[in-house]
This record gives sequence, structure tokens and C-alpha cells, in this order.
Amino acid sequence: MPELPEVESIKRTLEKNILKKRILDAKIFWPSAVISVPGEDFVELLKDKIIDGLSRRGKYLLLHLDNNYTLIVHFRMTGRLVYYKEKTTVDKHTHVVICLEQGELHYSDIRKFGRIQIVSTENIHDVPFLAKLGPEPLDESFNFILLGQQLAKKKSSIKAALLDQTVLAGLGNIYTDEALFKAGVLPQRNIESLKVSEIILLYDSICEVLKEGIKAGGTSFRDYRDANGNKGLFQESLMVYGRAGQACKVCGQKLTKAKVAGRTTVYCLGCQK
DNA sequence: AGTGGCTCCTGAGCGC
DNA sequence: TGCGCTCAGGAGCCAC
Repeated sequence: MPELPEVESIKRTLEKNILKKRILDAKIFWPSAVISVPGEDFVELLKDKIIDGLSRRGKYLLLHLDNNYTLIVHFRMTGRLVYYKEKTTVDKHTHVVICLEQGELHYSDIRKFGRIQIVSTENIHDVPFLAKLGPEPLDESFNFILLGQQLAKKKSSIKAALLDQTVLAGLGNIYTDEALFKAGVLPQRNIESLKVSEIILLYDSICEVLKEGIKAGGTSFRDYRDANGNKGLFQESLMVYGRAGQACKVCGQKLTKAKVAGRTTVYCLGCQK
């Protein structure tokens, strides 16, 4: 499930292959996967355009085209964007193929939650989900004071707040559980109960797990692949996510599993307070 | 404003 | 072997 480190890894592997390449055509196999500009044809907006740049905002990947349009890709659970040097056959989960002057870009998604949207670049800040996104945790301008201010807007559990993309952009279930473990904070804790020292620890932990995730090329728990079709390695470094019932790698205590903020959550009662 | 439930989807894993 | 069930979940939406 692509979160910030996975989308960043896709962006980095994609940059090497598709930057400055011209789009010749696009084929849509499952129309619900794409959202066009009202009154415009998705494929026509792509044809003959050059991919001028790539960026990432939270869990969204942005492909900037030279006609002042931007493709926004949200992978949700099982979305993939893979570059192939040669023409490649599609499978039943391939929803969009973007044909480049050299190679093809395949968008596939088993669970069909993801979407590719094209918007006019000048209106990009009006796109609701982008406009509402909270700060980028790895931006230089982000710090523990800003984290504290963002958290103070909420009155929920710390886990629910960290998953809220308007509080902070890019965290999903995996990195939230990992950051909370590293910070020694229980996911059910109410935000108001957090001490400044814990906010600082949380800030450091969020940055660390995200950076380690990027360094490892993301987490391939099940479906995630980068733009070259390769798995990430961070799943080998996970301390709690997916390890319910197993021994804590730090204290040896059996890890606890519970529903917090409607999500499966794993934590250590020995290490997290 | 918060939570919980529903929705969109498919595949894995399980019991029988 | 295969059926039916449960679970996984990002995020928008709605009811309470």
C-alpha cells in the first residue's frame, strides 16, 4: 500500500525512465480508473505531450506535462505504475497504458481503489484533496513545533490524527504504527495527553521511519512494486506492522493487535506508554 | 467535531 | 478440489 516512501521510490525510479519523453498515445482498459477535465477527453489531453517533470505531494504522484496539464496518480491500496522499455502485454489488472516514444507506462490496480486524474496545472491548487493536505513531513520547514500545532487541531487518538492527511501528508497504516513504536507512544493515547517531550520524540520517529523507508526502496508487504517492478526492502525492518503475536524485537514481549481509529494496529505494551 | 459504518474492490487464507 | 466466509484497507461520505 503505497505511502510516502513508496510513492517517493516510484517517483525516483520513474524519473530515470520517463523524464522528457513524449506521450504518443494512451489506452484505457477500465474507464473508472481515470478522471478527466470536465468536457475534455483524457486520452486527447495526453497525446503528443512531453513529461516535463515529476513531483510528489503526500501519497500523490504528479506528472507535469508540457501543455500545462498535470497527471495526478493516487495508488490507494494496490495501485502500481511500472515502466517497460518494450511493448508489454497487459493483464486483467492493467487499467491504463501510456505509450511513450520509447517504452510504455502501465498503470495497474488489483483492488481498483486508485485513480489517475488529469487537471489543468494552473487549477491544481483548487483540487480539493491536494488543497487540504497537511505539511510534508520531510520538508525542511517541518519541525516538532509545527507537528504539535497540527496535532492540536484534533481531539482524537494520536493514531487517528497521524492517519489524517490534513494533519500530516503521507503517513498510512504501516509508517504510523512504526513511528508510534519508535517514539514509545501508544496509538490510543489522546492528543491532549501528549507531553512536549513525546511530540519531539514522535517528530524524530516520523522523520526516521520515512527516511529509512525511502532508503530501503519502500515496504513490499504484499503488492507494492516500484516503477521498475521491483520490491522494496523495508518490510524486513518493520518492528510492529504485520507482527501481531510475535515477540517485540526490543523487549521480547508479545506484540498486541487491536483496532484503533478503525484500522488494524500493532503495538508493544512493554515499549509504548 | 468526533466516531462508526458503509462503499468501492479482489485475493489470500482459512475451515470444512 | 472447491465453496463460502472473513479480512486487508485509503478515503470520501453519511448518520448520530
